[in-house]
Amino acid sequence: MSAARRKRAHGEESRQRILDAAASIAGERGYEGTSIALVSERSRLPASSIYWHFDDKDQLIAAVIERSFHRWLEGMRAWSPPRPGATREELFTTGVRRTAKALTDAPDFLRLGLMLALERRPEEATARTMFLQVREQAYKQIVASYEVFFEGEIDAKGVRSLALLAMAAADGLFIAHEVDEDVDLAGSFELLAAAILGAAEKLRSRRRRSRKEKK
Amino acid sequence: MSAARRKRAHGEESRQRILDAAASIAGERGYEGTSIALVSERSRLPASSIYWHFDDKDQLIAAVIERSFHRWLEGMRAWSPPRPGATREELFTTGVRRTAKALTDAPDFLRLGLMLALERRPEEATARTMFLQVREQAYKQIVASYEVFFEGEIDAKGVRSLALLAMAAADGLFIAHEVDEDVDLAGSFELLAAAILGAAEKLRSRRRRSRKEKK
DNA sequence: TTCATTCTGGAGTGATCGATACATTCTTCG
DNA sequence: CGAAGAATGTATCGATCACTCCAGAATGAA
Repeated sequence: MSAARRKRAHGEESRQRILDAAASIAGERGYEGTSIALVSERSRLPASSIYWHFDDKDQLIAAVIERSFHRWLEGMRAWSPPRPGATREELFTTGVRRTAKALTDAPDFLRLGLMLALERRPEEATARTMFLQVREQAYKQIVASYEVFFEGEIDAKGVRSLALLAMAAADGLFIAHEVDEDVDLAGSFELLAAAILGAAEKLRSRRRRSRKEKK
Repeated sequence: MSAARRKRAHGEESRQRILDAAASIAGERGYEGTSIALVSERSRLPASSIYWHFDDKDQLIAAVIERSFHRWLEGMRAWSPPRPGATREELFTTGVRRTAKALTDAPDFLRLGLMLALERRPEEATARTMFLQVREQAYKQIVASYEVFFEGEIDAKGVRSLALLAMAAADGLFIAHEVDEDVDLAGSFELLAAAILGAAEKLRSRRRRSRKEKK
């Protein structure tokens, strides 16, 4: 009874159809612009089906965010192992490049998420909170990889600053690409890698200085 | 008749009240979330007055963007002259710092603008177009100042890449600050300045290399 | 077949949306 | 004053909003 409960009717398929429709519409028009009538039309399912699968509009959008993020994470994890003879800089650049690809492969996720993040409606939407949590996870992941990469050279606070700057720049480059498709995203991320390493160099030298002063 | 046409009734004052209300609401809730009824309530003017001053909702938001941008530009132009003994890096950092201040002084402008920029509704809203034009202006201004700063060291294409990266990173840091007020915006922009200079260094060395190759 | 459960179809709720019509008040100028 | 235009107040339009009700089709278990 519970084991064979999987493929009952069109349940799961319909749910996905609704999420697909909601994701594409929300990516185009934002939270308020995503009307149930539109989602119903594009998914070719009546409004009652939408409300059978989801409690309300808020939770529908939250579900969209959650699914998009998991897909994005999968894309991130499917990374090729680093080349054996790679230099430090190449290793770093590869990481940045992977992030760039993951972003462009799932643009709806970040586009909708950033739109939600920028909104400041009094009644904090669940969808927004969901995105912020998910974003926090991504941030921690960057911090963790930076901690390994700059181990013993930059302190924890500096690493967090670098990670924040990297994530912010990635967001901004993504937006620039969304606004103008002619923007060379790959090249920009390449330059971003150099920029981050440049900032890291400054943090390194600052640390060296402060150590000398301690002596 | 035309000279004394200034303070006719409450005309101009009402127009500004409407723009104030629309700006704050649109900054909170985005384009679709900005309802005439809300603007009417917060400006304490009836809907008919709003439609007397503006053709429709689209043009109202466009007017909000335009006014915000002009205020932002004023804040940017009011810069103190550079210190006499400033080094190259200090000069550059001062410029970046000024940009940061201008952003935090007029947050509604960029917040609403980025929300509009991320939207992709089929019927391209006038307000969005207005922001993109205004943003193009800002971009050209950055390019112009970078051209002076990196004169003879980095070619035109490299300068444009740098400017794009700088603007994108500024957008991203702004968003990070909007999402989490604890983010140290000033410090982040300081680090951004170092990052940009680091990226510039890479572009410089690349140019040197290609020049050698030409020989 | 019978029964329970899952899911859909379609009509319909009151509230709110952007926008308008039009009378009325306010301000300035002759 | 009185005419003309600027601006507001009231009241309302049809469309669309998020959401609900409920009958019944589809499906799996017994």
